[in-house]
Amino acid sequence: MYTYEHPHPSVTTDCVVFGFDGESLNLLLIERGIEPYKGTWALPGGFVRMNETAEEGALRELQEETGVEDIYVEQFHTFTAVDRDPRERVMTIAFLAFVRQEKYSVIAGDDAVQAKWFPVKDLPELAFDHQEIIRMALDKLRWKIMYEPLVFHLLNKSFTMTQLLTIYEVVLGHELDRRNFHKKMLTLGYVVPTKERVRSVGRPGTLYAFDEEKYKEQIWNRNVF
Amino acid sequence: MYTYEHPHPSVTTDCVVFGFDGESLNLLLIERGIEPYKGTWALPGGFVRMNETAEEGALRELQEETGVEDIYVEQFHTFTAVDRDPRERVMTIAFLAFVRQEKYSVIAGDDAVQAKWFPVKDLPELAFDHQEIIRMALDKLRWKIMYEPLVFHLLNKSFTMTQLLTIYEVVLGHELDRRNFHKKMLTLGYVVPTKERVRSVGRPGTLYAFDEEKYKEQIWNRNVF
DNA sequence: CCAAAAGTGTTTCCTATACACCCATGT
DNA sequence: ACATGGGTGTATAGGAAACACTTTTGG
Repeated sequence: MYTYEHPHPSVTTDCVVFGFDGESLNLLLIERGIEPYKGTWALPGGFVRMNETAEEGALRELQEETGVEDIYVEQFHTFTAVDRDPRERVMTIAFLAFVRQEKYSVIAGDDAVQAKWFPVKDLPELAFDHQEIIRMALDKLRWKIMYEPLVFHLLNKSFTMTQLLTIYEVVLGHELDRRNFHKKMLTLGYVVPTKERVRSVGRPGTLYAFDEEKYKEQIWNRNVF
Repeated sequence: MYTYEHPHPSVTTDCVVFGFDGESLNLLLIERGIEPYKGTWALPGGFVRMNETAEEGALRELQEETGVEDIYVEQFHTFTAVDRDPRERVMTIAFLAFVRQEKYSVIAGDDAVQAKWFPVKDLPELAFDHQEIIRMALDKLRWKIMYEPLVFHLLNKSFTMTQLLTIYEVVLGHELDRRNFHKKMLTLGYVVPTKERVRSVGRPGTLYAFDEEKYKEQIWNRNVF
C-alpha cells in the first residue's frame, strides 16, 4: 500500500493507433477483459509506472495489449475531466500512433480479450471518453498531415504514389487531383523515386521512398511570412 | 492521509504566461517561497485538485499566485520525465497563457514571494525543467501564431496595426514588411478597422479590432490542398 | 487494339513579395 | 515646411488549381 498526505490521481496513457490497409484508415482497438467497461471496445493503454515516462508507458502498454512494437507515437493531449473514470480520478495522456498495418497479425494479450482493426468510418461503441479522444486525434491528424510527413509511418519503406494519395484523401475526407498531388510531393523534395517498379493492372508504377535526411534539411522552409 | 494499492504520481499544472508591453514579449514568473528551489524563479502553477480539471487548476493557481484572472489558456504538452521533481514523481500539464499586460499590476500571493514580468530574451535561471517547458512553449507559439489568431489575447480590444506587427516580429524573431503585413491582415477578414483613431507622433492611426464571428465563419478555409 | 493506371505538360489564377508613393498630423 | 508614422498602389514571381495529353503495361 502507498500512502500520501494529499490525494493523488491515477495517470494512464491511451493510444489512438492508426493503420492503413490500402483502402481505409483504421484504428486499433481492444476489447476490455476487465471492469469497468468489460466487454466494451477501447483504446489500448494503461497505467503509467513510476519508473517510466508517459511515452515509455504508452509503448509498453501497446506491446502488452496488442503485440505491436517499434512504432512512432506522439503525445497530443491530456484528458482530465473529473468523472471520466468511474473508479477514481484518472487523467490520461493521449498519443497519436502510426503502424504499418500490412500483415501485422495483431495479438491480444494482457487485459485485452482481443485486439482488432476498425475503419475510422465505422467504429463500435467505446469505453470511457474514448470517443472524444478519437475525435480530437482525428482533428489533430487532419491538421498535422498538411505540415508534417506523418503518413509515411503508415506505409512501407517504399510505396506507390497512389497509396500516398489515397491516405491523404481518406484523412482529409475529400478527393485530390492525382496529377497535381504527384507534382507537389516531388517538389517537396523528400519524396524520392526508387529504382523499383510495381505492376498491377495498368502501367507499372514507380515505388517512392521518404527521404528523412532531405526532410530535416528543410524543416524551416515555411512560407507564411 | 490517502492510501492506494499502487503508487500514484502527483500532477501539477504550469503556465507559460505571455504578455506584451508594446516592445518586448514577456513571461510572468514567480519567485518560489517554498522548497524545493526556494528563492528561484519558476512558472506559476501547482497541484491539480481532485475536483477540478487541469484547465481549472491552471487558472486557479494563476489567480492565487499572481492575481491574474480571466485569461485565455491552452494546454500544449505534458511533461513526465521521471526525475523532474526531487520530491516525488510529479507530472506537469503545461499551458500557454496570454494576458493583456497593460497596467495589470501583478500581485504575488500564496506560495510566491513575488511575481514579475521578464523579457523572453532575458530570463533568469529557472526551477525544475521549466526552461525546457518554456522552450517548447515558444516553439509552439511561433508555429501556432501563423495559423491561429492567438496574439489578440495579448492586445486590447482595439489596437493599432503597428502593435500587431510588432508582436509578430518579436515572436517570429525577424522583421516583416509593414505594408504587406497591413494588407495581409485586412484580407484575412477578421481584423477589422474601428472608427476610433489614435495619434502619437505622425499621422493618426486607425484602431483595429479582432472580429471573432468572422474568424469562426472561415476557420476551414485553409489553403494547402 | 483497348482498358487501366502512371507519368508529364500547359494554362490560368491567385497570392506573396518587393517596392514606390501619397496622407494626415505635430512642431 | 518637414519629420514621422499611417495607409494605398503596382509590378513581378512562384506556386496552386484545372485540365489535356502521352506512356506503359495486360488482356
